[in-house]
Amino acid sequence: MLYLKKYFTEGLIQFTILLSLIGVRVDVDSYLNNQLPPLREIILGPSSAYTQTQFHNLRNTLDGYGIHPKSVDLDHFFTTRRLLNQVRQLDRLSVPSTELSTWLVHRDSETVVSPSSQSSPSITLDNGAGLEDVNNPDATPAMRGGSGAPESTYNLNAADSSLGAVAPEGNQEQGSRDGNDDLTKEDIDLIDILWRQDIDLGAGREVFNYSNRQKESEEEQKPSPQENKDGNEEQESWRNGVNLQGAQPVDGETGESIPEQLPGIGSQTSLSLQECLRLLEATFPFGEESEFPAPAVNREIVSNEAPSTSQGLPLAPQLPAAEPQLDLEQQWQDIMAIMELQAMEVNTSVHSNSSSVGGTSATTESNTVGNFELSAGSTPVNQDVSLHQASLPSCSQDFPQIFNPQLDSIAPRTALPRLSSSNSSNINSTFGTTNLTGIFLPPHINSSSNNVTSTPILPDPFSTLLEESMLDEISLLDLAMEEGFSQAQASQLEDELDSDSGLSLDSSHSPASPSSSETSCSSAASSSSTSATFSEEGAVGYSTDSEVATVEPEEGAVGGYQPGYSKLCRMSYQDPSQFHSLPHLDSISHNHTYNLPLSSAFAEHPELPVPTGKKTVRDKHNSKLQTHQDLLDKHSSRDERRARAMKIPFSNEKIINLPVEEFNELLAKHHLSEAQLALIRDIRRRGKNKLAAQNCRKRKLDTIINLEQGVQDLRRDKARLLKEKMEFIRSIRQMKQKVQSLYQEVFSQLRDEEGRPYPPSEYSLQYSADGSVLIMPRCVTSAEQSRKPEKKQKDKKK
DNA sequence: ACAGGCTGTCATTGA
DNA sequence: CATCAATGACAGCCT
Repeated sequence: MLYLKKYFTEGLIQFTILLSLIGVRVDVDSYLNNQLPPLREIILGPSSAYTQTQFHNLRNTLDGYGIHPKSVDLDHFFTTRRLLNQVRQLDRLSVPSTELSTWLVHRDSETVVSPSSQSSPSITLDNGAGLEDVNNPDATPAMRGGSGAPESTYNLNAADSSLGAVAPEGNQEQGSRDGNDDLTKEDIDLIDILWRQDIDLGAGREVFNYSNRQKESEEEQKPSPQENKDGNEEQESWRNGVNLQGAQPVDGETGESIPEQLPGIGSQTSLSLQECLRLLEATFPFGEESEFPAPAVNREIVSNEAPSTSQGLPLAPQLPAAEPQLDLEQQWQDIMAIMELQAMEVNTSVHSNSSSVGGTSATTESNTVGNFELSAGSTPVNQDVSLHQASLPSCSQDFPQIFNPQLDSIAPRTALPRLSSSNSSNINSTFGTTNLTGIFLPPHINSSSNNVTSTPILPDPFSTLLEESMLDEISLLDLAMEEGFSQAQASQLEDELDSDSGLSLDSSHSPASPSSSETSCSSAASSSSTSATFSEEGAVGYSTDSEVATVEPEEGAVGGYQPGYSKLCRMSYQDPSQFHSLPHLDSISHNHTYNLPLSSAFAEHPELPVPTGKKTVRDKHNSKLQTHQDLLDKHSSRDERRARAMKIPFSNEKIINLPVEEFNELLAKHHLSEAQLALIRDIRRRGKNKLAAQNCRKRKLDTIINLEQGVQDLRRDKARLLKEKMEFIRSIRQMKQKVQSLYQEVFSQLRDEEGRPYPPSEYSLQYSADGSVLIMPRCVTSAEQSRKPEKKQKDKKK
């Protein structure tokens, strides 16, 4: 249950974030404040640098056990732990749109408002402010706080100043940028190359310096704006990262003139951490929480609030902000490498991003996105979609097939509205207007309702796809949760399954086998071995009787059903509670004269202590025999006690597990009273029924487990099929584009009798059943389509 | 105090 | 008919 709860909680958080991304407003903070540590804790995780180390918790965990708080290895431990968590998170499904939106912010702010704010992750926090500062110079932190999350608490003078520093250049560069919306692929490539050369030559420091940039934006609007346009985010990111990794007064490196802008070293460092956090967050999916907490983290760091200790939340995204600078540098290099690749990818694959998307729908999309972001997270600035290319690699780890195709296919068109759309209807609306039909047919043609070839092909594939993918995302999330659970319990489940295979329902063949785990767990029985004569057919290993626990382990190889996961251990360990739970022991006359083999050891030691039932703490210095006698008495089942009371001359195990013939012989051998016989038969019946019940429950559990496995398999199949579907749809879309281009080519070459081209608004090409292509007037009715054009235009077949 | 899970037991059924 | 496994239902106990 603990595992379940843990993973369920984790899953809840994921699901909540997912919901918020979809558009459902979820007040995560208020929720988490009650049960979970603050979001900043989720983001930061326990870090030695910025949070109060929870040594007690660490020691309680397996990872941190044994590390002294003052140990020199503590940082190493944290680093190791963080890396380990990251590795563990690799197999956990993360919500890719999380870092998407964060990253998008910068991009769109670039396109819409200011390239600088977009570009620098360090200012993304501010960039919310930066945007507003640009658009609304009167914007104050309070206003910013009103815009979204708890930003009212965000009192970052440094960030504000840096913001202010950035915002103007954002204006300037925006102006320069507006004229360059139409970037060709070559331009972007050139920009990228130049940008990387700048970085390699170290020229970025001067180039990106505020004054220089100002001049640059003013003077040379040709190459540098372009450069800034596409590579600006990377540049700024890079600069911030450099600043970050160093956390030194390398303002020239950052180009943001931080020393003047930032009032204090502490703030500078914190800002660097902000930048790093944001960048890493945007690039790597540190768990699903990354979107919300980022501002909170930054705020927390900057405001120098004493970091509250996390309250036991298992989520430990382990943001790299607090890690050693070497790690930061390393990670930053990784980030830059990834971003370069992404930039290349943007330049090559998504050739229409910077031009069409950025230019066409900047304002409206930003509005939509802004609304969405308000609901989704605290950062009020999320915008461009082209950026999510940048985060694809990280996403691809988890959703390689499902999301990439979709995003790729969506991005060039109306990606942003879709991503930011908060409900399915919105999705439908966006897709309905721009779906494959729109791709396939030019707008004027598409407007015609009686076009046979265009509309009916794929009614609304993207909407359904998106919805399905959403659902699938949820299901995958669920699957991830389940997988996480199964991971945590894998060994136990395996053990259980093994025990299942090893479980022999034939009592005569599966002797008494306490499972080895039970035996190992049993701390009570150590020396006094029960009668070896009955061990081979001894009681069910599952029995709580202490004598069972003392059976030789080698016989327990074929362990019986293990109830629960740690039930046996519990039952073995919690002797005192067992004592309490058996108050009726007092009434049992402990006559050890009977020949019960299991109690033969006691018969030799008549000095039996009267069971008090109050013994909560067993004195380990007492004689083992006495202890075991107590245990045997107190762990005996009712039937065993009854048997002892009735002086049954053989063990209950024998009674229960002997075959019928031997059992009858055994009864015949002894002269037993009717009461004794009745008791023996009851014992046998109950014992067998007990085994049967255990087996029955075991089967039930196995059935459930198998069903769960089947569900998981089906989900995987579904994910695979969805991936294939995406690929098919993508190929279909490409084919349709080809067809459309051919259509237009053919149509443009058509001439009427007088050599004039057919106006596309009045004519359209139709495919006849025999493969011929007809040109038909659009206004004709369908009936006319069938006759008139055929006669008239059949010669136009080409 | 309450809920939920686990376990043992009984009754029943079908082989 | 006796035996036994399987299973639903219930109660008691524990966490």
